[in-house]
Amino acid sequence: MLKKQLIMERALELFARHGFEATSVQQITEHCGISKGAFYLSFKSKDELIIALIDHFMMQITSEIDHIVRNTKDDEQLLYHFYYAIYHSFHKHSDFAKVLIKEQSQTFNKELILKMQYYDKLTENTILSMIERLYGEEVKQTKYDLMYCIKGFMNTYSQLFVFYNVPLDLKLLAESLVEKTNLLARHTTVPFISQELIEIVKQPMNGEITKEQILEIIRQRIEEIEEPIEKESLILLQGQLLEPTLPPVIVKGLLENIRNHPHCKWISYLLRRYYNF
Amino acid sequence: MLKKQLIMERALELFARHGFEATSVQQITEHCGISKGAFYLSFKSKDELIIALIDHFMMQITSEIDHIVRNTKDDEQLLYHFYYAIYHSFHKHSDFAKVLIKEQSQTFNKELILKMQYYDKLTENTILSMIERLYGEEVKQTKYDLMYCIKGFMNTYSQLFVFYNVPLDLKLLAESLVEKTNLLARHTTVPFISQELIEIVKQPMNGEITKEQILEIIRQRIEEIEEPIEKESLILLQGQLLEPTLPPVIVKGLLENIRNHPHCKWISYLLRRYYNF
DNA sequence: TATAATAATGACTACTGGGTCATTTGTCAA
DNA sequence: TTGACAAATGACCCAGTAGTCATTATTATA
Repeated sequence: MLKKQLIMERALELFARHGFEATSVQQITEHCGISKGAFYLSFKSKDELIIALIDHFMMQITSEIDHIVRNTKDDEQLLYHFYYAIYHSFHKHSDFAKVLIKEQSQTFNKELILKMQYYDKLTENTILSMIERLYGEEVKQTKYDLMYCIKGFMNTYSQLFVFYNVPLDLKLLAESLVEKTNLLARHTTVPFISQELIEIVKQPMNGEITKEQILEIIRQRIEEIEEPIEKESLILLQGQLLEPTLPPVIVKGLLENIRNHPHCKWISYLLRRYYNF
Repeated sequence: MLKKQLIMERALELFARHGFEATSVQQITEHCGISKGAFYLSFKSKDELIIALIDHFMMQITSEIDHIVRNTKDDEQLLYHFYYAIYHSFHKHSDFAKVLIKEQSQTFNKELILKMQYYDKLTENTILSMIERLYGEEVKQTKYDLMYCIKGFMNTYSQLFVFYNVPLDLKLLAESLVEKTNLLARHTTVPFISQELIEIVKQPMNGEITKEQILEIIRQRIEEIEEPIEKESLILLQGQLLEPTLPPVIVKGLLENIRNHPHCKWISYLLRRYYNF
């Protein structure tokens, strides 16, 4: 399990620098100081590696953002926290962001494209729920358009730190985008992206995650996590999924226990959705 | 010369579908119905092909946009024409747009990256001049930020037709973005992209195009163009560059002569800049 | 210590892709 | 018809790739 992490870390560095296709397994193993065979003990293929990377980071980032949006009580602060969290994530995982932008919907395999669409959809939902909460009826006609603009701001401005190593003032950036978003939300009268267009565009979202899939992920995490509180909480949550006995408030508490562990954020996000918290 | 065009057209189709790296020279030649050797008679390498493609289309698009901005007299209409022209271009050359978005700053060679930065810079200049003309002093503090937003709108919304074959209402799209741009221009008070940041970010713009380079391009065009008016105009302009004898007004007329020929737009753009028209 | 089980190695295979070049085909003036 | 030149071909070369597997090293167990 440690070997797997080493490979992921070192490979990400190379992918960020040279791109996925242009990095050979040979180079990765050299960069890790292991043999080629050892690589294939951890990953069935090079593709499995990139999928693992994307899952790893997208889970973290997506659930992080969603958590911020759900837990910021002060509407006045919500947008600010949202933008700040996003750029903070991108900054923290700038190598990953580089890969993501470089490889953007690249040719690579079908599974990955679906995966990216899936995460994209999740982000869209989070943004939409934020918009509805902040502006309500006011943006009924323009909310999809607004969501698109917000995604646009995210992409456009993130290129700045991805490609130039300039120290950026994230607070100012967030503040600036809050103002822009508010302007667009309050005064836009000619939306381009309509509900209808969204319907046409969106692929049949490849199914919600099932209980079985959640259980599978929990099982994996239980094995790799050592911290006793998180581990025990996971075991209880596992039991709860198999046979519900605990009251919601306790489940919520258990989720709170694991929320901050870097390897549990995704599980906690999935369970929050599952239980509709 | 015809063979070259055939290859470019057919290759673009494949690149748009599968991406540049994933398309082999073999596949290209099969798709063209020619031999592998024949390919290398037209292009020294696969890289030379993609460079030719990018040059071909970026020249057209860049100069088209610049021309629109320079020649729309009615300020009220300027932004609309600008957005419309852009999306019209993207729509017309949607295969190229696909390649561009897919391959976005991809790993491929240094030369290409510089090339893209160059075209990007040109577009930025066009946008800036438009902003200054429309809003003047009003946006002194926010113009770079605004320029960045406009570029963001261009990118974000263009993904729509690139990835989904939905028939889009370009007029509505342009109208919608005009409103957004005006909103941001008139009410933004917290810019993020400052003059200073731009200075830091921009690489030393790899030199203006020299007179010799312009002459070289003219020479090429003279050979491949058959239409008498355009051809003769080019020859006169060539002479003028070597030894200036004609008054500006005539030069301007000659530029007008070639402006609409698809293979002359770039030349006309370069000369307009050269003579500061 | 001896034995079983597991982890790690790197030479090897099978294959692909960019690019070359001796050879063939086509063209046209003498 | 001939010979000279250009255009076009595709078998071939070679570098580099993902992935395999017999062998060796390491660790855990009895």
